[in-house]
Order: sequence, then structure tokens, then C-alpha cells
Amino acid sequence: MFALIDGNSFYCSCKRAFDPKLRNKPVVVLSNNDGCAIARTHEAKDLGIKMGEPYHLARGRPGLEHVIWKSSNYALYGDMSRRMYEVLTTMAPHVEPYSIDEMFLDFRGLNDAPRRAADMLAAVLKIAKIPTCVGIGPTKTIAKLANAVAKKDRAGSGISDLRDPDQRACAYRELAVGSVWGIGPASAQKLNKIGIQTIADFVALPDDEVRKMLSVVGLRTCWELRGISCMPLALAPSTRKSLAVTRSFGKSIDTWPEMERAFSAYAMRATEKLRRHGLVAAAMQVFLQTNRFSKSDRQYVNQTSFAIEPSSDSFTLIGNVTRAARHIWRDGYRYAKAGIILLDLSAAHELPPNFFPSRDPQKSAALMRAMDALNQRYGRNTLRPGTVAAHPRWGMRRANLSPSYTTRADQLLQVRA
DNA sequence: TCTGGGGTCCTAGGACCC
DNA sequence: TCTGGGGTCCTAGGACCC
Repeated sequence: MFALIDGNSFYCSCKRAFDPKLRNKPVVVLSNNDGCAIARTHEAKDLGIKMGEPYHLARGRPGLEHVIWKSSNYALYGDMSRRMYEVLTTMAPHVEPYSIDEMFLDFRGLNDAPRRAADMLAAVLKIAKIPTCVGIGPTKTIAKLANAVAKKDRAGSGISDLRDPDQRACAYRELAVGSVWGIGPASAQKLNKIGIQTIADFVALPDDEVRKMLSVVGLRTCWELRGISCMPLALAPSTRKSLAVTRSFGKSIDTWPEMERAFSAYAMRATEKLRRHGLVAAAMQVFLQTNRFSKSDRQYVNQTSFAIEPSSDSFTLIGNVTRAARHIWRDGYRYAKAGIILLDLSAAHELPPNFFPSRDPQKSAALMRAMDALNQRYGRNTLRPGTVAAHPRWGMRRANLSPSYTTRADQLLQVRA
């Protein structure tokens, strides 16, 4: 048995925790560069402000004069999330953080689950100052669904229990299949097309049909909805597989020196993140793109992915990043977004000591010369211009983790030795 | 003028090998 | 009418989540 506890309008609630004047008012928290709405209190939702809505379009709309727009502060949210976690670990045997504002709880063997949930909800509100909702169910997917049910009932206790099969069946007849965790817009549309509208319709489908339409992922979701648990509680956090630093520019960039500065900054941020997590990267993806929303701008997107020496040395990384970016840079475009993604991560302690970062500029320069030589020698294999690039509509996609990156990294090391 | 920034997993099909 | 068959690796693409 699982419970899912989830902060209500989490980022907004974090702001409210420190600013009581924001209570009972429509508050919206904006993304980076104040680009679009990423969290809304229910007062703001009632005014018709949508998730992801661009700020510059919503701002002037009639009826929104009293909305309080706030820039985001991710350090604060991370801190509030930790507080929430700490409160919960004192009250449940296992807590699995799922996202910044959601945690799965182990509720096995509890005979007073709703009361325990109420205690936790109260404790999180009192100590961490975050209002939450709790969903309870025999599987993670059902707990998640119950949480959504609790959220919808604003006058309710904030707790919803879907353990009882009859109650569940009743709820399934009311709820759209697209409201299930794991059934996104594309899957929902596919299902609608063959007449599946509600969750009740979905769980009645034969396995092979589900599998054919939605792959094993959809089948797992279907089983979970039938009450068969397929997703255990993760007792230890899994190791991270990639790490990204990407930004949209406040103002388009159309000269290489500006872009080079941007990429240098990204590379620095990336090394900070690596160090903080005690990781090194053996491969990297670098991308840039024009403003995909612009009707008048000529569009260009490109990416390159390649192996790097598994080192978190800032100089080396900056050298690699800017060199790769120069590869895909084309004059004559107005760039709106760029970024780097580090792949093939491993714990730093697993590597021999001489891989470790060095702040010695001479050593770094030597490494960069070595990289240059390798790029010349292995050209296509080591530093490959992206073959696909990106869908102009969706922007850049992340490269898959590929063993070949590691192979190329080995090549690099052999040549150095 | 201004449209986020992170993450994960699955699969079809081609290249290549024996 | 038939054109070998089975296996692995990798890429590109699709989909989902917060």
C-alpha cells in the first residue's frame, strides 16, 4: 500500500510560507526570465491562467489586474522540499522523493492509513508551512490518482483513499483516461480514437491490445490501475544518468563571441553541478537553436554529441563545449536558446586519480591540445556534427545514452597514454 | 521586445557480424 | 514461388513526467 503526498501549488506555497500577505490571493510563479507560468494558486487558476502560459501574453489580459506575479527561486524550493522530506521521514518507514514537491510513502501494514495521512498532512503544514494533499492506494498509480481526486475537492480534508475496489470502480467510471499518471496526450488521443474514454474503459481492455498500442509502459500502467503493483518503492535514490544546463536567451544572440561566452558560462555551471554531485561525465551533447516561435526568423537547430575525457575540470570542459558549439554554429541566424547536456555519468571515486580535475592552466592547455589532435585524427568519430538535429517545432531532443560514447572515450585515453 | 528547465524509458529498423 | 537466419549494437524518434 502506498500514499502520495504532494504540495499544493508548491512554488506558490513556498512564497506564501515567507509572505503571509500572499494568502488567499491569486499568485503565479514564473519560469526563468519570467517566461511563463509554472505554478498557480487555485485563485489564479480560477482566473483562467493556464500552466505554461506565456507571461507577456497573460499579463495585460482584463481581469488579471490583481494577480501577483513572482519570479522563481529554485534554491528556496529545494530547501522547502528538504524540510517536507525531513518531517515525513520521522513519520513513515520509507519515503521516496519523486519530484521536488511529491513523495511516495510506504503505507504497508497500516490499519489506520487515513488517520496517519491526516497526521502527516498536519505536521507538514505546521513545521514546513506547506499545504499538501495525500492519496492512498494499493499501487503507486492509484495513489497518484487518489491524490488528484483529493486536490480537486477543495472543501475536502485533502485526503483521498482509493483502496476499496468498489469505490475505485466508481471513480474509474467518472475519470477520463488522460488523467492517469503515465497516460499523456498522445496515448489519450489514441485510446479515444478506439472509443476508450474513461479509466473504466481502459482497465477493461485486453492486455495484448494495451501492449500493442502503448507498449509495456502502458501495460504496466493498466495493471497498476487494476490493483497489481508493478512499481515498487525505490528505497535508495538511483544514480543520475544525465545532467543539463540549458537557457533561453533574454535577447537573441547573433554573434559568435556572445555565444561563446554563453557556452562558457554553461560549462562552468555544469562543472559546478558535477562537483556537487560527485560525478564525472564521459560524453556530452551541445546544442543551439533559433527562436522556434518566431514566424519571421529563419529557423536553424543543430546539435553534436561526443565523448570527452571523464574529467570535471572546468577548463577542459569549456574548451570542449565551445569547440563543439563552433562546429554547429552558423552565421546569419538569431539564436534564442542553447545548452549542454552531460551524459554517461559515473561517480568520481571510480576513476583513477590522474583523471581528476586540475586547475593547473598548463595541464589544461595540454589537454586541450590533445583534444584538438584527437579531433583531427578521429574527426568524424570523436566530434560528430549532429545527424538529426531537432524537430523545429519541439526543439532539441536529448541524445540517448550510448555505449559508443564510452568507447570513444577509451580511444581518447589510449592515445593520450 | 518578451514563449522554462530539467529529467526518464521504450522501440523500430538499419548496419554489421558470423 | 523461392532468394539464409540469427544475433548485437546503435541511432533516431516517440512518449511520458515534474
